[in-house]
Formats: sequence, C-alpha cells, structure tokens
Amino acid sequence: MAALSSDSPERRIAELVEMVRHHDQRYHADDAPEIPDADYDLLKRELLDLEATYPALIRPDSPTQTVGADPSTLFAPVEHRVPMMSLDNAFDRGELNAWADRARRRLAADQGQKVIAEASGQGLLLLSDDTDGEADSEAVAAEPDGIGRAGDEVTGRATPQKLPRELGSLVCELKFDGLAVSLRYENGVLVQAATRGNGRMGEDITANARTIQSVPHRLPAYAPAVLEVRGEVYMPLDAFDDLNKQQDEEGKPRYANPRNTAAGSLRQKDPSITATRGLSIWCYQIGEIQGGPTLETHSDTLEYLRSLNLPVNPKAKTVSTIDAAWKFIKQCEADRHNLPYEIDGAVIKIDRLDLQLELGTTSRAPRWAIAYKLPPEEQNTKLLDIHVSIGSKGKATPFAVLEPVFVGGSTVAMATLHNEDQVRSKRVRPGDTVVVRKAGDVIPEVVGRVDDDRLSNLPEWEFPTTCPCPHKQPLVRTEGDAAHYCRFDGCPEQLRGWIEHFAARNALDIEHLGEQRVRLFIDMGLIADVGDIYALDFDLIVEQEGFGDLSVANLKEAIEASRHQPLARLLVGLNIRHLGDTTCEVLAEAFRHLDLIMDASVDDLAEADGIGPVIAESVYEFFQSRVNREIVEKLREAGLNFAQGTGGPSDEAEMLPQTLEGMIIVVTGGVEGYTRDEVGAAIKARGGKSPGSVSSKTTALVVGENPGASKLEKAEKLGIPILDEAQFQWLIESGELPSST
DNA sequence: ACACCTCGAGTTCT
DNA sequence: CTCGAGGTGT
Repeated sequence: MAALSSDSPERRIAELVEMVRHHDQRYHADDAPEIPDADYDLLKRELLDLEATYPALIRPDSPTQTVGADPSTLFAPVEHRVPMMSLDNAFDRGELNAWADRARRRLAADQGQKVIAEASGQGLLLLSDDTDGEADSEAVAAEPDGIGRAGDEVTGRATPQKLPRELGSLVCELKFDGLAVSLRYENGVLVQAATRGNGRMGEDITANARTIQSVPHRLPAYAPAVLEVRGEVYMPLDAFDDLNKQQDEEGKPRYANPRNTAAGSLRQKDPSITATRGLSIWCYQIGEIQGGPTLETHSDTLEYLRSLNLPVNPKAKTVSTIDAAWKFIKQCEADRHNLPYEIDGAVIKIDRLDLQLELGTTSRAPRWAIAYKLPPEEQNTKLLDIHVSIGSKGKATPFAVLEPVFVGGSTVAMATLHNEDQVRSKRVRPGDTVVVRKAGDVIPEVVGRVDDDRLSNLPEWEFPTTCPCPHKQPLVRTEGDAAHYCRFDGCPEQLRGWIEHFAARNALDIEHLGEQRVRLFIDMGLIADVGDIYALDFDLIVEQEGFGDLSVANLKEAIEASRHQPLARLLVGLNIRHLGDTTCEVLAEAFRHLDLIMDASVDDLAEADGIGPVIAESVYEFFQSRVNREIVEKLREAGLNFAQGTGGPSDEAEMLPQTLEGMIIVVTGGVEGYTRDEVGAAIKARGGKSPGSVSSKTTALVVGENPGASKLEKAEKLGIPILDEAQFQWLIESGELPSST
C-alpha cells in the first residue's frame, strides 16, 4: 500500500511546507517575493487540503499552524497596534540620492495636485503642457542635491509644479546590530515589551525586557498617558567578551557573535538568565503616543525620549544636506570598530514629521527613511562540504565549501581550513552552520560552528586518504607533521602548481601566464614540465579560442623577458621545498651560479646564513633527481640566466643613503605611493629589514591605510613605536625615529 | 632544551 | 592573514 515516495502525501506535505515557508520568508522577511501571490495561494491551498485529508500528518512546524514568520510558542503573540516596519536599504551613494529624489518628487507631486485642486476651485484653468510629472523631473534634475538649502523654501503659488519641495533637515542615526523591540508605557509604567516579529505580530518579552538595566520600569511623572517606543536591544561588546570568557572558564563553547547572543538572551525562558547577559537598548522612534507634547520633528522626538530617561544614542546628528548625510555614513564606516557595540549601517530620516506624514509608507517601509547598510563583518552560513586542494609541493590543504554569503564587502564561497587539526579544533562538519568573517579585511576565515543541538549527530569529517586528482594516489601525514602530502611525482595538480609558481611575480614573473592558461596548456599536452614553457608551439595556441595574434605576441614577449631574470628568481621558480624568496636570495648571493649550487654538498649549503640542515638537505635532494637535472638542462638550453648578476640587488641600494641601517621596520596596511612590495623594497634599499611580523626586535611599526589589528596589538603590547605615514617618510629620509611615546 | 624570530606556503575576491 | 616549522641564540 505504500505508494511511491514521490507521490506519498507525507512527502508532498514536507515539500509544500518547505516551499510555503521559503516563500513566506521571501515575502515577509526579505520583501522579495519570487512567485505571484496567486501561485503562492495555490501552494498553500494544496497544503491545507492535504492536511485536512491527513490530519495525522500535520507537522507542528507547518506554516498553516503558525502565524507569520517563526513565532515561538513560549512567548505569547502580541499584535503591534502600529506596525513595526522595516526600512528600505541603500548600498551606495546613488541609491541614497535616488531615495531623496523619490521623496522630493513625491512631495512636489502632492503639492502640485493640491495647488491644482485649489486653483480649479477658484475657477482658474492651470492645466496645460507643462504640468506635473515632467516639470517635476526637470526641477529635480536641475537640483540633484538641493536638500534644505537656505532660502529655498517653496513659497510662491504661481509656478508650484516647477519647484521641488524641499526635504528639510535630515536626522542621521547609527543602525545598531541587535533586535528591534517595542516598549509600551501606560501612565509612565512599562506594561509590555514585544519583539518586532514579522512587523504586525511579535512576541511578548516583558519579563525579559524588565531585566535590562537601561530599560526604565517607570518614566518620570510628566510621561504621557500612553507611549509605545521602539528601540534596538543589543549586547555591548564588553558584555559579549565577558560572557565568552566565562564560557571558556567553564569549558563551554564560545558564542559566535553579539547579535545572535543578544537574540538568544532575550528569548530565555528564565528572565534571571537574561538579567546576567548585560543587554542594553537604544531607543529611536515613537510608535504610538497619547497625551504627550506636540512634536514637530524627529529630532524633537529624540530629545523628548531623552527627557523621559529613555536611552537615546548620542551619535545621532541632524544635518541639512544629502552630502552631509553621506559624510555621516562615511564616518560610521570609519568609526565602526571604535564603538563599544556593533552597528550594521546608518539610518537617514527626514526630520519634519509633517513631511513624514505626507510621504507615508509603502506596504512594508516608510518613504521618509532609508537604511544605509554597511557590509556585514560576520555572517552565518552553511558549510556545504570540505574539499582538499593540492599545492605545488604536494601539500593537501582542506578548505570549506560554503553557501555563498556576503560578508566584509564581498561574497564568500570558500575559505581555507589549513589542516586536519584545524578542522578538528573548529569542530566543523559538512552540514553545520558556521560563522564566517574576513581576517584582516581580506581573507575569509571560518571562525567556528554555531551550536545547534539538532545537528549535533552529524558525522565527523575524515581527511580523505587519496589525492583528488584522477591518479588517486595516497595522501599521507607523517608523524610530527601537521599537513598531509601527495608524494606522487606525476600528480597533475602538483605540475599545475609548479608551472604557476614558476610564472609567478616573485619567481620568473611571466605575465599573461596565469592559472587558466596553465591549465589549458597542460590539457593540450604542450607542457609537461617548466622547461616546456620555452618550447611552446604558438601556432597551436593561436588557434585556440580566446587567443588572438596580440595575446600570443604578449605571451611570447613575456616568456622571452623571463630568460633574463636573476639567479635568485630562477631558484624560486624551481619549486624546491623550504626555498622561498629570502632563502633563494641568500643562496644566489653565496654561490653566484646555479651549477655551484647543484654540485654543492649538504655541508656546503648549510654554510650559508639562515640555511640549516633541513633546507640544505632539501636542496641537495632536489638536484639528486635525474628528472630535475634534465629540467635544469632544458632551462640552460633555453638560455636562462644561471649566473648571479654583477651587482645583484645591491646595485640600486648603493645609490641610496643607508638611513635605516640595522633597523627592523614592520609595515601594516597600505602606504600612500607604494605597493605592498615596494614599501619593503624601499626599507631594504636603505639598509633596513622588513619582516612580516612584529617581534621584540622590531624597531618600529608603520601603520598605513586599513591596518591589521593583530600587528598593531602586538606592537602596543611590546611598547614598540608606532609610526603613521608622515612619520615613516621622515624616518626614511633622516634615519631618525620621531621623538614621542 | 627552549624561546623567539623568521620564513614558507596556501589562500580569497575584485 | 594565518599557521607551521626551520634556524639561531641562549
């Protein structure tokens, strides 16, 4: 009697529940419905019908059993008398301008209608070729940014359609990353607190809200009869850090971020737990008021709330132009990390309440306010899988394959997990929800798992035993090593890595030979080792799609130029284990010819500065291999430069005054007028050193644009002088540290 | 033997 | 940027 699973009502109900919930979410929470309402209704009807036929199969989480998005049964539903709307979003200056234009045009249109109505009431005929819409846009275009300029008030009635209505001043506020709540005071007493929920219905959280220190239980005697105020409950960073410290001490998992923790804290069944979480609130809007003073502007509102001892954020600012609002937004972006709480943007509101009333709202958001969203710093997303990549030296690195998520200004779909132990210690498994952020604003990083008991029985992830390439050779992790390696010489992944490495900027610097082309040439069978780069068949390449005469000529020229790279670069290109830019420079300087390095004993090699037994052995081993020797011979025949140039890097250095002799200058962030590499080169050219990390030996840390937090922190702890760009310039020229600290 | 510096290697996205 | 590990100095 069991029907095919795809036809079973149980299965269909599950599908429908999934779909209806998805569209509910798109409609209510994201405001971006994907299907027409009629189609949605069909789905919902089918679900209701099935549930009527099979009451036993009704799932408690079915959208037919709940109101709105995700209400909890623990907290009684509360209907908002005045809906708590969401805000439209702007992501750049253009969208902000567009919002202001829309509002201005709408106000102008309203006024135009009013005037026309009045005019026709007086028996005058005004309508003709230059009315409304067209005239509006003209006027708006003539004044793209003309908000609230003094003396621009609309006064005359003669040509009302031609003048855009001014928006007046604007209030700029921070957009706090927390939870929107409503607090209801009757005769000055807090009678109800509710979450926003879906905007119409929220949950009663009165008991928990009362435990928040900054929420007054009672307002001063002059409070109005009824006041429903809106605000954002948040967890201050201090409270969040303390809580995690406590978790650490108790050996419990850390909380992922302040926002989620605030949400969790507010939904505690036991208010005494909420009380320990150090939550706080910022109030920013009145939902309903009876028996209060007459307020004319939003800034009046904020002032009034303040006078009632409700916490209002002091950073709110009233400005008179969109330009100034934009400045405020930029300031927010810069201040973001210096605030004791998290923000995710700014909110710009039209100050005058009469204009707010006139503009009104769409079905979901007021027209008189706009939220400017900063890119999120941290996001939760799903860990779809863990894959392994093979590096040019055979190292197998696990990386997270993520459900793409917008974080820190870009969409992230992958992030390295470094090695097996890291995966273990982060306790992540495919299927988990994980927290993703940008380390140093650039590199995506998986912070850890979001704890979720329902998924805690997912299987542990096991490191794959074979290489992902078609040869499926074993991956081995040797005792005392953190990494797994593929030791197969014929591994195509390693070959690709080697070729790319050879062409890379710090090696032979062959432009126009990137990952895509390397793959292509290997697939075409044109390249089987780095020596083949110098014997490429360009006649075959030019026939390939995406290659024209010009691109082939460019590639040819780049390969030609690479033959003259100095010995150190060639050494880097050979892809020898443990040899990087610095050690290659040392070896090239010490031996001065590749033949001498090839024939050197382990002991000879270890003589060089910074070369120990392990590296020496690695170099020796490399040249013991017949295959490698053959590759070297190919390169010799191709005419590559095997000898160290006469002056080497010191050529240029000799020209500059050695102002930084003996100094160790670490740089973080970008310095005006230099690329990252150039800063280091400039320091070395003047006799200094510039390693990548701060230590007690560091002379000074130069802090540029967008500095990394970790270096700064370490330098501060060690009491190392911190220089800005101007001080760095001074140091470079004079060799003196600016006197301060 | 240990601590501390450095270096190498892999990595993301525009 | 982060992690791991080699080299060096004590």
